[in-house]
Amino acid sequence: MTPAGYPVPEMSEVQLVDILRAVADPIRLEIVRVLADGEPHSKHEDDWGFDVHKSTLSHHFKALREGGVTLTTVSGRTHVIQLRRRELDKKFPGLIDALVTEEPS
Amino acid sequence: MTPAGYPVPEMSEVQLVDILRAVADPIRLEIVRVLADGEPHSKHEDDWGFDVHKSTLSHHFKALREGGVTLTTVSGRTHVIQLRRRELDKKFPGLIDALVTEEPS
DNA sequence: GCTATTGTTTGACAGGCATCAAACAATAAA
DNA sequence: TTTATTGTTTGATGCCTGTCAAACAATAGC
Repeated sequence: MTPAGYPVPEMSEVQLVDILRAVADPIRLEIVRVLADGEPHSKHEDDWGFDVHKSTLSHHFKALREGGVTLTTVSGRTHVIQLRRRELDKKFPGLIDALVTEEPS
Repeated sequence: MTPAGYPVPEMSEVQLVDILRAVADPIRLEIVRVLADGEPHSKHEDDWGFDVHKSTLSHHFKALREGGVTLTTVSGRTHVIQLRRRELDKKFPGLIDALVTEEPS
């Protein structure tokens, strides 16, 4: 049994501009930076500390997933989100690195 | 005398998310990819071949400039646009490369 | 001085998007 | 079987954005 989740686009269908649109938002960019530690993260509001309503956060998670950036695994009540790092690095070499790299002053 | 141009934001004020918003559009991404040859390019409609009105193209050029991506030099009637490549590479290492790199199938 | 060229600007319009609030859904715990 | 937890979904709202068309602006050439 594969773990339950939400549908994601196949990486072969994902265009660079889709990724860029998904990531061109302060909150979603920050989410990606956190996910870049390689670990799965809960979607739970308190784990993120953004000053937005939980439905807004859910909307951002959906945008990332549908944009091809993330993958959601559901187990019980908790939803766990991860970066599709290996696939992204293969299809868009250096992109995630560039998004995560701390900018020089 | 420095060549006439349009105001651009200082790179120190430019945030990554500004660049991403500027580039998260099919036409503007394609413009950046063309400019990545390092050469200055005319803004003239026919040099680009996009199927949009010239005022729309002008709007995209403005978005790129205000987003910190490009630099415009005016000489006579012709406007010349270039990528702020050195500054961008310094502040956002690897980003432009990732945007320009041809995606594997 | 006219006229053509090369763009920008402004207005209008439709669609998309970030946000909140409220309702809903599914699971876990009591 | 209630109740609490962890989210999603569905309106509603206001703002932003991509587009075209038309008017404007500046320069070059006749």
